[in-house]
Amino acid sequence: MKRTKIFKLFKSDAPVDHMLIKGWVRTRRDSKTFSFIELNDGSCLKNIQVIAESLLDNYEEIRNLTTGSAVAVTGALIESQGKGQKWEVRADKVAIISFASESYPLQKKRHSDEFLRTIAHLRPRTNKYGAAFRIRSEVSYAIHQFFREKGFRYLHTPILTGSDCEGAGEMFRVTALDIDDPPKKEGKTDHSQDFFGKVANLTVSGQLSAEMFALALGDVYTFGPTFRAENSNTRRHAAEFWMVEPEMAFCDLEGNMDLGEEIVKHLTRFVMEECGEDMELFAKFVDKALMPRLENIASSEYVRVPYREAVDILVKSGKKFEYPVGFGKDLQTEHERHLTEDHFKKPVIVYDYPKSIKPFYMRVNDDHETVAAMDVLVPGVGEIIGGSQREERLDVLQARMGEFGMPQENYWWYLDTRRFGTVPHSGFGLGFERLLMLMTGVRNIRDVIPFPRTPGNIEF
RNA sequence: UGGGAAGUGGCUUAAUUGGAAAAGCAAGUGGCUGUUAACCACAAGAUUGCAGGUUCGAGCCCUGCCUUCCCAGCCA
Repeated sequence: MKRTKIFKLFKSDAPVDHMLIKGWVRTRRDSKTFSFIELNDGSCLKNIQVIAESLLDNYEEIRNLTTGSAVAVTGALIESQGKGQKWEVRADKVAIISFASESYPLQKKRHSDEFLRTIAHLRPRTNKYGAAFRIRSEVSYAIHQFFREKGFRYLHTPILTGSDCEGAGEMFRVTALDIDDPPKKEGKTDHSQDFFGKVANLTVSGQLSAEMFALALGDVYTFGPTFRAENSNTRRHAAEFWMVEPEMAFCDLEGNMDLGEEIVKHLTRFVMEECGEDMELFAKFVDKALMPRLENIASSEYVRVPYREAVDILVKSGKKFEYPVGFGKDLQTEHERHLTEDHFKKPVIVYDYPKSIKPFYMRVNDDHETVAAMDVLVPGVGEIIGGSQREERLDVLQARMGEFGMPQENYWWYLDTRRFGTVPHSGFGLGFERLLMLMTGVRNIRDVIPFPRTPGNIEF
Protein backbone atom coordinates (compact mmCIF):
# COMPACT_ATOMS: atom_id res chain seq x y z
CA MET A 1 0.00 0.00 0.00
CA LYS A 2 1.23 3.48 -0.85
CA ARG A 3 1.55 5.89 2.04
CA THR A 4 -0.83 8.80 2.37
CA LYS A 5 0.63 12.10 3.50
CA ILE A 6 -0.94 13.50 6.62
CA PHE A 7 -1.95 16.83 5.07
CA LYS A 8 -4.30 14.86 2.82
CA LEU A 9 -6.03 13.29 5.81
CA PHE A 10 -6.95 16.70 7.15
CA LYS A 11 -8.48 17.62 3.80
CA SER A 12 -10.62 14.48 3.79
CA ASP A 13 -14.39 14.97 3.94
CA ALA A 14 -15.24 11.31 4.55
CA PRO A 15 -13.82 8.44 6.60
CA VAL A 16 -11.29 6.14 4.94
CA ASP A 17 -11.38 2.42 5.71
CA HIS A 18 -7.85 1.47 4.98
CA MET A 19 -4.70 3.51 4.57
CA LEU A 20 -1.03 3.78 5.45
CA ILE A 21 0.75 6.75 7.04
CA LYS A 22 4.36 7.12 8.09
CA GLY A 23 5.91 9.72 10.32
CA TRP A 24 7.63 10.67 13.56
CA VAL A 25 6.11 10.55 17.02
CA ARG A 26 5.69 14.02 18.50
CA THR A 27 4.18 12.90 21.81
CA ARG A 28 2.44 9.88 23.23
CA ARG A 29 -0.22 9.68 25.94
CA ASP A 30 -1.27 6.37 27.41
CA SER A 31 -4.75 5.44 28.42
CA LYS A 32 -5.93 2.29 30.17
CA THR A 33 -6.66 0.25 27.08
CA PHE A 34 -4.93 2.27 24.40
CA SER A 35 -2.27 4.80 23.56
CA PHE A 36 -2.62 8.18 21.80
CA ILE A 37 0.20 8.87 19.37
CA GLU A 38 0.62 12.34 17.89
CA LEU A 39 2.17 11.68 14.50
CA ASN A 40 3.79 14.24 12.19
CA ASP A 41 5.26 13.57 8.75
CA GLY A 42 6.30 17.12 7.89
CA SER A 43 3.70 17.48 5.16
CA CYS A 44 1.80 20.00 7.27
CA LEU A 45 1.91 21.71 10.63
CA LYS A 46 -0.70 19.59 12.39
CA ASN A 47 -0.18 16.15 13.89
CA ILE A 48 -2.66 13.37 13.32
CA GLN A 49 -3.83 11.57 16.43
CA VAL A 50 -3.37 7.81 16.19
CA ILE A 51 -5.25 5.45 18.51
CA ALA A 52 -3.26 2.28 19.19
CA GLU A 53 -5.34 -0.20 21.19
CA SER A 54 -3.89 -2.67 23.66
CA LEU A 55 -5.12 -5.55 21.49
CA LEU A 56 -2.29 -4.86 19.03
CA ASP A 57 0.23 -7.67 19.33
CA ASN A 58 3.19 -5.27 19.76
CA TYR A 59 1.36 -3.01 22.23
CA GLU A 60 4.09 -3.28 24.88
CA GLU A 61 6.55 -1.99 22.29
CA ILE A 62 4.19 0.79 21.26
CA ARG A 63 3.94 1.92 24.89
CA ASN A 64 7.70 2.39 24.83
CA LEU A 65 7.66 4.66 21.80
CA THR A 66 9.68 7.77 22.52
CA THR A 67 9.37 11.26 21.04
CA GLY A 68 11.13 11.33 17.70
CA SER A 69 10.63 7.63 16.90
CA ALA A 70 9.52 6.68 13.39
CA VAL A 71 6.47 4.52 12.76
CA ALA A 72 4.30 3.22 9.92
CA VAL A 73 0.62 3.06 10.79
CA THR A 74 -2.02 1.18 8.82
CA GLY A 75 -5.60 1.71 9.84
CA ALA A 76 -8.78 3.68 9.28
CA LEU A 77 -9.43 7.41 9.25
CA ILE A 78 -12.42 7.93 11.51
CA GLU A 79 -14.20 10.85 13.13
CA SER A 80 -12.67 11.58 16.51
CA GLN A 81 -14.62 10.95 19.69
CA GLY A 82 -12.53 13.47 21.54
CA LYS A 83 -12.51 17.24 21.37
CA GLY A 84 -9.81 19.18 19.58
CA GLN A 85 -9.67 17.36 16.28
CA LYS A 86 -12.09 16.23 13.61
CA TRP A 87 -10.20 13.19 12.35
CA GLU A 88 -8.07 10.54 13.95
CA VAL A 89 -6.56 7.25 12.85
CA ARG A 90 -7.57 3.97 14.47
CA ALA A 91 -4.56 1.75 13.99
CA ASP A 92 -4.80 -1.84 12.83
CA LYS A 93 -1.06 -2.06 12.85
CA VAL A 94 1.73 0.15 14.20
CA ALA A 95 5.02 -0.96 12.68
CA ILE A 96 7.98 0.60 14.41
CA ILE A 97 10.54 1.76 11.87
CA SER A 98 13.05 2.94 14.47
CA PHE A 99 13.25 4.28 18.01
CA ALA A 100 14.70 7.64 18.93
CA SER A 101 17.05 7.29 21.89
CA GLU A 102 16.23 8.91 25.23
CA SER A 103 18.70 11.66 24.53
CA TYR A 104 16.49 13.13 21.77
CA PRO A 105 16.84 16.83 22.55
CA LEU A 106 13.46 18.08 21.39
CA GLN A 107 10.91 18.24 24.19
CA LYS A 108 7.25 18.95 24.07
CA LYS A 109 7.76 22.50 25.21
CA ARG A 110 9.15 25.68 23.72
CA HIS A 111 12.86 25.92 23.13
CA SER A 112 14.85 29.08 22.63
CA ASP A 113 15.90 29.94 19.07
CA GLU A 114 19.50 30.08 20.28
CA PHE A 115 19.36 26.50 21.53
CA LEU A 116 17.66 25.25 18.37
CA ARG A 117 20.45 26.79 16.27
CA THR A 118 22.85 24.43 18.03
CA ILE A 119 20.75 21.52 16.73
CA ALA A 120 20.00 22.90 13.27
CA HIS A 121 19.85 19.34 11.93
CA LEU A 122 16.85 18.59 14.18
CA ARG A 123 15.07 21.93 14.41
CA PRO A 124 12.96 21.41 11.25
CA ARG A 125 11.16 18.77 13.34
CA THR A 126 9.67 21.50 15.53
CA ASN A 127 6.42 23.24 14.65
CA LYS A 128 7.95 26.65 14.12
CA TYR A 129 10.90 25.61 11.98
CA GLY A 130 8.88 23.08 10.03
CA ALA A 131 6.50 25.91 9.18
CA ALA A 132 9.34 28.31 8.34
CA PHE A 133 10.93 25.92 5.89
CA ARG A 134 7.65 24.92 4.26
CA ILE A 135 7.02 28.64 3.72
CA ARG A 136 10.54 29.05 2.34
CA SER A 137 9.82 26.31 -0.18
CA GLU A 138 6.45 27.75 -1.18
CA VAL A 139 7.80 31.27 -1.66
CA SER A 140 10.65 29.91 -3.81
CA TYR A 141 8.08 28.31 -6.04
CA ALA A 142 6.06 31.53 -6.16
CA ILE A 143 9.13 33.50 -7.26
CA HIS A 144 9.63 31.27 -10.28
CA GLN A 145 5.93 31.40 -11.05
CA PHE A 146 5.88 35.21 -10.80
CA PHE A 147 8.71 35.65 -13.29
CA ARG A 148 7.54 32.91 -15.64
CA GLU A 149 4.14 34.53 -16.01
CA LYS A 150 5.86 37.78 -16.90
CA GLY A 151 7.97 36.17 -19.60
CA PHE A 152 11.28 36.26 -17.72
CA ARG A 153 13.84 33.51 -18.36
CA TYR A 154 15.49 31.78 -15.41
CA LEU A 155 19.26 32.16 -15.67
CA HIS A 156 21.88 30.10 -13.86
CA THR A 157 24.79 32.43 -13.22
CA PRO A 158 28.13 30.98 -12.10
CA ILE A 159 29.00 30.58 -8.44
CA LEU A 160 32.72 30.54 -9.15
CA THR A 161 33.89 33.80 -10.59
CA GLY A 162 37.13 35.24 -11.94
CA SER A 163 35.99 38.79 -11.32
CA ASP A 164 37.68 40.29 -8.30
CA CYS A 165 35.01 42.94 -8.05
CA GLU A 166 31.36 42.45 -8.74
CA GLY A 167 30.43 45.65 -7.06
CA ALA A 168 29.41 44.28 -3.70
CA GLY A 169 31.44 43.34 -0.70
CA GLU A 170 34.35 41.13 0.31
CA MET A 171 34.77 37.81 -1.48
CA PHE A 172 35.70 34.29 -0.44
CA ARG A 173 38.82 33.10 -2.24
CA VAL A 174 38.61 29.72 -3.96
CA THR A 175 41.80 27.81 -4.61
CA ALA A 176 43.04 24.31 -5.37
CA LEU A 177 46.57 25.20 -4.27
CA ASP A 178 48.11 23.77 -1.12
CA ILE A 179 47.44 26.74 1.14
CA ASP A 180 50.08 25.58 3.64
CA ASP A 181 52.75 25.64 0.97
CA PRO A 182 51.58 27.50 -2.13
CA PRO A 183 53.85 28.06 -5.15
CA LYS A 184 55.43 31.49 -4.97
CA LYS A 185 56.48 34.06 -7.48
CA GLU A 186 58.28 37.18 -6.35
CA GLY A 187 57.22 36.51 -2.76
CA LYS A 188 53.53 36.22 -3.52
CA THR A 189 51.27 33.23 -4.15
CA ASP A 190 51.50 32.30 -7.81
CA HIS A 191 47.93 31.92 -8.96
CA SER A 192 48.99 31.19 -12.52
CA GLN A 193 49.56 27.67 -11.18
CA ASP A 194 46.11 27.54 -9.58
CA PHE A 195 43.18 25.58 -11.01
CA PHE A 196 41.87 28.39 -13.21
CA GLY A 197 45.26 29.96 -13.83
CA LYS A 198 44.16 33.06 -11.97
CA VAL A 199 42.48 34.16 -8.78
CA ALA A 200 38.96 32.78 -8.31
CA ASN A 201 36.25 33.74 -5.86
CA LEU A 202 32.75 32.84 -4.81
CA THR A 203 30.22 35.16 -6.38
CA VAL A 204 28.81 38.10 -4.45
CA SER A 205 26.20 38.79 -7.12
CA GLY A 206 25.03 37.35 -10.42
CA GLN A 207 24.29 40.82 -11.74
CA LEU A 208 27.09 41.26 -14.26
CA SER A 209 26.31 37.87 -15.81
CA ALA A 210 22.60 38.63 -15.74
CA GLU A 211 23.21 41.87 -17.64
CA MET A 212 24.88 39.89 -20.43
CA PHE A 213 21.82 37.69 -20.74
CA ALA A 214 19.26 40.47 -20.40
CA LEU A 215 20.94 42.00 -23.45
CA ALA A 216 20.24 38.75 -25.29
CA LEU A 217 17.04 37.21 -23.90
CA GLY A 218 15.34 40.43 -22.82
CA ASP A 219 14.08 39.80 -19.30
CA VAL A 220 15.95 37.35 -17.10
CA TYR A 221 16.31 36.58 -13.41
CA THR A 222 18.63 34.57 -11.22
CA PHE A 223 17.74 32.94 -7.93
CA GLY A 224 20.61 31.30 -6.13
CA PRO A 225 23.20 31.41 -3.38
CA THR A 226 25.50 34.38 -2.89
CA PHE A 227 28.55 34.71 -0.64
CA ARG A 228 29.98 37.62 1.29
CA ALA A 229 33.16 37.30 3.34
CA GLU A 230 32.25 40.24 5.53
CA ASN A 231 32.61 40.04 9.27
CA SER A 232 29.03 41.12 9.82
CA ASN A 233 27.54 40.20 13.16
CA THR A 234 23.95 41.29 12.90
CA ARG A 235 20.60 39.57 12.78
CA ARG A 236 20.19 40.62 9.14
CA HIS A 237 23.44 39.30 7.60
CA ALA A 238 24.72 35.86 6.62
CA ALA A 239 27.88 34.86 4.76
CA GLU A 240 25.81 32.64 2.45
CA PHE A 241 22.36 33.77 1.45
CA TRP A 242 20.00 33.52 -1.48
CA MET A 243 19.25 36.39 -3.75
CA VAL A 244 16.69 37.03 -6.47
CA GLU A 245 18.14 39.20 -9.22
CA PRO A 246 15.97 40.25 -12.14
CA GLU A 247 17.59 42.13 -15.02
CA MET A 248 15.53 43.80 -17.74
CA ALA A 249 16.53 45.16 -21.12
CA PHE A 250 14.85 48.34 -22.36
CA CYS A 251 13.92 49.23 -18.81
CA ASP A 252 14.63 52.43 -16.87
CA LEU A 253 14.70 53.10 -13.14
CA GLU A 254 10.96 53.69 -12.94
CA GLY A 255 10.23 50.31 -14.52
CA ASN A 256 12.71 48.81 -12.10
CA MET A 257 10.91 50.32 -9.11
CA ASP A 258 7.60 49.13 -10.53
CA LEU A 259 8.86 45.56 -10.64
CA GLY A 260 10.36 45.73 -7.15
CA GLU A 261 7.11 46.97 -5.69
CA GLU A 262 5.09 44.44 -7.64
CA ILE A 263 7.12 41.40 -6.61
CA VAL A 264 7.12 42.25 -2.90
CA LYS A 265 3.36 42.82 -3.00
CA HIS A 266 2.70 39.70 -5.04
CA LEU A 267 4.76 37.41 -2.82
CA THR A 268 3.26 38.89 0.34
CA ARG A 269 -0.25 38.29 -0.96
CA PHE A 270 0.78 34.80 -2.04
CA VAL A 271 2.12 33.78 1.36
CA MET A 272 -1.01 35.07 3.12
CA GLU A 273 -3.28 33.14 0.82
CA GLU A 274 -1.32 29.94 0.25
CA CYS A 275 0.51 29.32 3.54
CA GLY A 276 -2.45 29.89 5.85
CA GLU A 277 -1.85 27.28 8.52
CA ASP A 278 1.90 27.84 8.77
CA MET A 279 1.47 31.62 8.69
CA GLU A 280 -1.03 31.44 11.56
CA LEU A 281 1.70 30.01 13.76
CA PHE A 282 3.89 33.05 13.14
CA ALA A 283 0.99 35.46 13.58
CA LYS A 284 0.10 33.80 16.88
CA PHE A 285 3.45 32.98 18.49
CA VAL A 286 6.15 35.03 16.76
CA ASP A 287 4.68 38.42 15.87
CA LYS A 288 1.16 39.44 16.90
CA ALA A 289 1.18 42.40 14.51
CA LEU A 290 2.23 40.28 11.54
CA MET A 291 -1.01 40.07 9.57
CA PRO A 292 -1.92 43.78 9.64
CA ARG A 293 1.63 44.62 8.59
CA LEU A 294 1.56 42.15 5.71
CA GLU A 295 -1.80 43.49 4.60
CA ASN A 296 -0.25 46.96 4.58
CA ILE A 297 2.71 45.75 2.52
CA ALA A 298 0.52 43.86 0.07
CA SER A 299 -2.00 46.62 -0.58
CA SER A 300 -0.50 50.05 0.08
CA GLU A 301 1.20 52.12 -2.58
CA TYR A 302 4.90 52.41 -1.82
CA VAL A 303 6.24 55.90 -1.31
CA ARG A 304 8.93 56.91 -3.80
CA VAL A 305 11.25 59.66 -2.64
CA PRO A 306 14.44 60.94 -4.22
CA TYR A 307 17.43 60.72 -1.91
CA ARG A 308 17.54 64.54 -1.66
CA GLU A 309 13.97 64.67 -0.37
CA ALA A 310 14.63 61.79 2.02
CA VAL A 311 17.50 63.79 3.47
CA ASP A 312 15.21 66.83 3.82
CA ILE A 313 12.62 64.75 5.65
CA LEU A 314 15.26 63.47 8.04
CA VAL A 315 16.67 66.94 8.67
CA LYS A 316 13.20 68.44 9.23
CA SER A 317 12.14 65.58 11.51
CA GLY A 318 14.07 67.31 14.27
CA LYS A 319 15.08 63.89 15.50
CA LYS A 320 18.54 63.42 16.92
CA PHE A 321 20.45 60.85 14.93
CA GLU A 322 23.69 59.24 15.95
CA TYR A 323 25.03 59.68 12.43
CA PRO A 324 24.74 63.02 10.65
CA VAL A 325 22.38 63.45 7.72
CA GLY A 326 23.42 65.29 4.61
CA PHE A 327 23.89 64.99 0.87
CA GLY A 328 26.78 62.65 0.08
CA LYS A 329 26.35 60.64 3.25
CA ASP A 330 24.72 57.24 2.90
CA LEU A 331 21.50 56.61 4.76
CA GLN A 332 22.18 54.72 7.98
CA THR A 333 19.96 52.06 9.48
CA GLU A 334 18.51 54.61 11.92
CA HIS A 335 17.62 56.91 9.00
CA GLU A 336 16.01 54.13 6.99
CA ARG A 337 14.03 53.07 10.03
CA HIS A 338 12.76 56.59 10.60
CA LEU A 339 11.56 56.86 6.99
CA THR A 340 9.77 53.52 6.75
CA GLU A 341 8.68 52.93 10.36
CA ASP A 342 7.97 56.42 11.73
CA HIS A 343 7.47 58.90 8.92
CA PHE A 344 5.65 56.96 6.20
CA LYS A 345 4.72 53.81 8.13
CA LYS A 346 4.87 51.69 4.99
CA PRO A 347 7.43 50.55 2.39
CA VAL A 348 9.52 53.36 0.95
CA ILE A 349 11.59 53.42 -2.22
CA VAL A 350 14.49 55.87 -2.06
CA TYR A 351 16.11 56.65 -5.42
CA ASP A 352 18.71 58.86 -7.14
CA TYR A 353 21.55 58.46 -4.64
CA PRO A 354 24.79 60.49 -4.79
CA LYS A 355 27.16 58.76 -7.18
CA SER A 356 30.02 58.99 -4.70
CA ILE A 357 28.51 56.31 -2.47
CA LYS A 358 27.37 53.86 -5.16
CA PRO A 359 29.18 51.30 -7.38
CA PHE A 360 30.62 51.86 -10.84
CA TYR A 361 27.86 50.21 -12.87
CA MET A 362 24.98 52.49 -11.85
CA ARG A 363 23.79 54.94 -14.47
CA VAL A 364 24.92 58.55 -13.94
CA ASN A 365 21.99 60.98 -13.99
CA ASP A 366 21.93 64.22 -15.99
CA ASP A 367 22.82 66.21 -12.88
CA HIS A 368 26.21 64.39 -12.86
CA GLU A 369 25.87 64.17 -9.08
CA THR A 370 23.49 61.29 -8.63
CA VAL A 371 23.00 57.81 -10.06
CA ALA A 372 19.80 55.99 -10.98
CA ALA A 373 19.86 53.75 -7.90
CA MET A 374 16.95 52.64 -5.77
CA ASP A 375 16.49 50.86 -2.45
CA VAL A 376 13.23 49.40 -1.18
CA LEU A 377 12.96 49.80 2.58
CA VAL A 378 10.38 47.95 4.63
CA PRO A 379 9.37 48.28 8.28
CA GLY A 380 11.18 45.89 10.62
CA VAL A 381 13.69 44.50 8.17
CA GLY A 382 15.09 47.59 6.49
CA GLU A 383 16.68 47.31 3.06
CA ILE A 384 15.16 44.38 1.22
CA ILE A 385 15.90 45.41 -2.37
CA GLY A 386 18.84 47.28 -3.82
CA GLY A 387 18.95 48.02 -7.53
CA SER A 388 19.67 50.47 -10.29
CA GLN A 389 19.47 51.38 -13.92
CA ARG A 390 22.82 50.27 -15.36
CA GLU A 391 25.23 52.57 -17.13
CA GLU A 392 24.79 51.66 -20.80
CA ARG A 393 27.06 54.40 -22.26
CA LEU A 394 30.53 53.03 -22.96
CA ASP A 395 32.44 56.27 -22.39
CA VAL A 396 30.68 57.07 -19.12
CA LEU A 397 31.15 53.50 -17.87
CA GLN A 398 34.85 53.54 -18.69
CA ALA A 399 35.25 56.85 -16.91
CA ARG A 400 33.49 55.48 -13.84
CA MET A 401 35.69 52.38 -13.80
CA GLY A 402 38.66 54.66 -13.96
CA GLU A 403 37.41 56.58 -10.92
CA PHE A 404 37.20 53.30 -9.02
CA GLY A 405 40.65 52.23 -10.18
CA MET A 406 39.32 49.11 -11.86
CA PRO A 407 41.44 47.37 -14.53
CA GLN A 408 39.24 47.58 -17.65
CA GLU A 409 40.95 44.68 -19.40
CA ASN A 410 39.45 42.27 -16.85
CA TYR A 411 35.98 43.46 -17.80
CA TRP A 412 36.39 43.41 -21.59
CA TRP A 413 33.35 41.19 -21.90
CA TYR A 414 31.23 43.51 -19.75
CA LEU A 415 32.31 46.52 -21.81
CA ASP A 416 31.67 44.61 -25.06
CA THR A 417 27.92 44.74 -24.45
CA ARG A 418 28.19 48.56 -24.45
CA ARG A 419 29.90 48.33 -27.84
CA PHE A 420 27.45 46.02 -29.54
CA GLY A 421 23.89 47.26 -29.45
CA THR A 422 23.86 48.73 -25.95
CA VAL A 423 20.45 49.60 -24.52
CA PRO A 424 19.10 51.04 -21.29
CA HIS A 425 18.60 48.23 -18.81
CA SER A 426 17.87 47.82 -15.12
CA GLY A 427 17.75 45.28 -12.36
CA PHE A 428 17.90 44.70 -8.64
CA GLY A 429 18.77 42.23 -5.92
CA LEU A 430 16.11 41.00 -3.52
CA GLY A 431 17.41 39.31 -0.38
CA PHE A 432 15.43 36.11 -0.11
CA GLU A 433 16.02 35.56 3.61
CA ARG A 434 15.13 39.16 4.38
CA LEU A 435 11.93 38.66 2.46
CA LEU A 436 11.18 35.59 4.58
CA MET A 437 11.91 37.56 7.75
CA LEU A 438 9.45 40.19 6.61
CA MET A 439 6.81 37.59 5.86
CA THR A 440 7.15 35.50 9.03
CA GLY A 441 8.13 38.14 11.55
CA VAL A 442 11.22 36.08 12.42
CA ARG A 443 13.80 38.47 13.85
CA ASN A 444 17.02 36.65 12.98
CA ILE A 445 18.20 35.65 9.50
CA ARG A 446 19.74 32.48 11.01
CA ASP A 447 16.25 31.18 11.64
CA VAL A 448 14.93 31.34 8.07
CA ILE A 449 17.87 29.59 6.36
CA PRO A 450 18.33 25.83 6.88
CA PHE A 451 21.99 25.82 7.90
CA PRO A 452 23.14 29.40 8.53
CA ARG A 453 26.72 30.44 7.77
CA THR A 454 27.94 33.38 9.83
CA PRO A 455 31.41 34.42 11.02
CA GLY A 456 32.89 31.57 13.03
CA ASN A 457 30.00 29.23 12.35
CA ILE A 458 29.91 26.54 9.66
CA GLU A 459 28.73 23.49 11.64
CA PHE A 460 26.36 21.12 9.82
C1' U B 1 35.45 45.03 13.38
C1' G B 2 33.54 48.58 17.47
C1' G B 3 29.95 49.16 21.72
C1' G B 4 26.67 46.62 25.19
C1' A B 5 24.53 42.22 27.70
C1' A B 6 24.80 37.22 29.07
C1' G B 7 26.88 32.06 30.01
C1' U B 8 23.92 27.93 36.53
C1' G B 9 21.48 19.72 35.70
C1' G B 10 19.20 17.71 28.88
C1' C B 11 15.92 22.55 28.32
C1' U B 12 13.92 27.30 30.58
C1' U B 13 15.04 30.05 34.59
C1' A B 14 15.91 31.41 40.32
C1' A B 15 19.62 32.24 44.06
C1' U B 16 18.39 39.19 48.56
C1' U B 17 24.60 42.31 51.09
C1' G B 18 30.00 37.66 49.09
C1' G B 19 27.67 32.95 53.60
C1' A B 20 24.07 25.32 52.82
C1' A B 21 23.20 25.80 44.56
C1' A B 22 16.73 25.96 44.08
C1' A B 23 12.26 25.31 40.89
C1' G B 24 9.45 23.99 36.53
C1' C B 25 9.76 21.08 32.23
C1' A B 26 12.18 16.83 29.74
C1' A B 27 14.20 11.97 30.41
C1' G B 28 13.55 7.30 34.26
C1' U B 29 10.21 4.19 37.56
C1' G B 30 5.21 3.32 39.43
C1' G B 31 -0.01 4.76 39.29
C1' C B 32 -4.57 6.99 37.06
C1' U B 33 -7.16 8.48 32.85
C1' G B 34 -10.99 9.35 25.33
C1' U B 35 -6.28 11.96 26.31
C1' U B 36 -5.03 17.20 23.96
C1' A B 37 2.27 20.76 25.65
C1' A B 38 -2.81 15.39 30.36
C1' C B 39 -2.56 14.40 35.64
C1' C B 40 -0.50 12.23 40.60
C1' A B 41 3.67 10.01 43.24
C1' C B 42 8.81 8.51 43.65
C1' A B 43 13.81 8.54 42.55
C1' A B 44 17.85 10.50 39.74
C1' G B 45 20.42 14.45 37.53
C1' A B 46 25.45 20.39 38.89
C1' U B 47 33.55 20.71 38.36
C1' U B 48 27.79 27.46 38.05
C1' G B 49 31.76 28.42 29.97
C1' C B 50 37.54 27.99 30.64
C1' A B 51 42.08 29.79 33.24
C1' G B 52 43.89 32.70 37.02
C1' G B 53 43.22 36.38 41.16
C1' U B 54 40.98 38.84 45.76
C1' U B 55 38.68 36.76 50.31
C1' C B 56 38.00 33.04 56.37
C1' G B 57 34.43 32.04 52.43
C1' A B 58 33.00 33.36 45.23
C1' G B 59 27.41 31.36 40.93
C1' C B 60 27.97 36.61 42.65
C1' C B 61 33.87 40.89 42.99
C1' C B 62 38.64 41.54 39.61
C1' U B 63 41.87 40.08 35.05
C1' G B 64 42.42 37.26 30.55
C1' C B 65 40.33 33.92 27.05
C1' C B 66 36.11 31.26 24.63
C1' U B 67 31.00 31.22 23.16
C1' U B 68 26.15 33.28 22.42
C1' C B 69 22.76 37.34 21.91
C1' C B 70 21.64 42.63 20.98
C1' C B 71 23.08 47.41 18.68
C1' A B 72 26.25 49.72 14.91
C1' G B 73 29.37 49.57 10.40
C1' C B 74 29.60 46.74 5.53
C1' C B 75 24.90 45.09 2.56
C1' A B 76 20.68 41.90 0.48
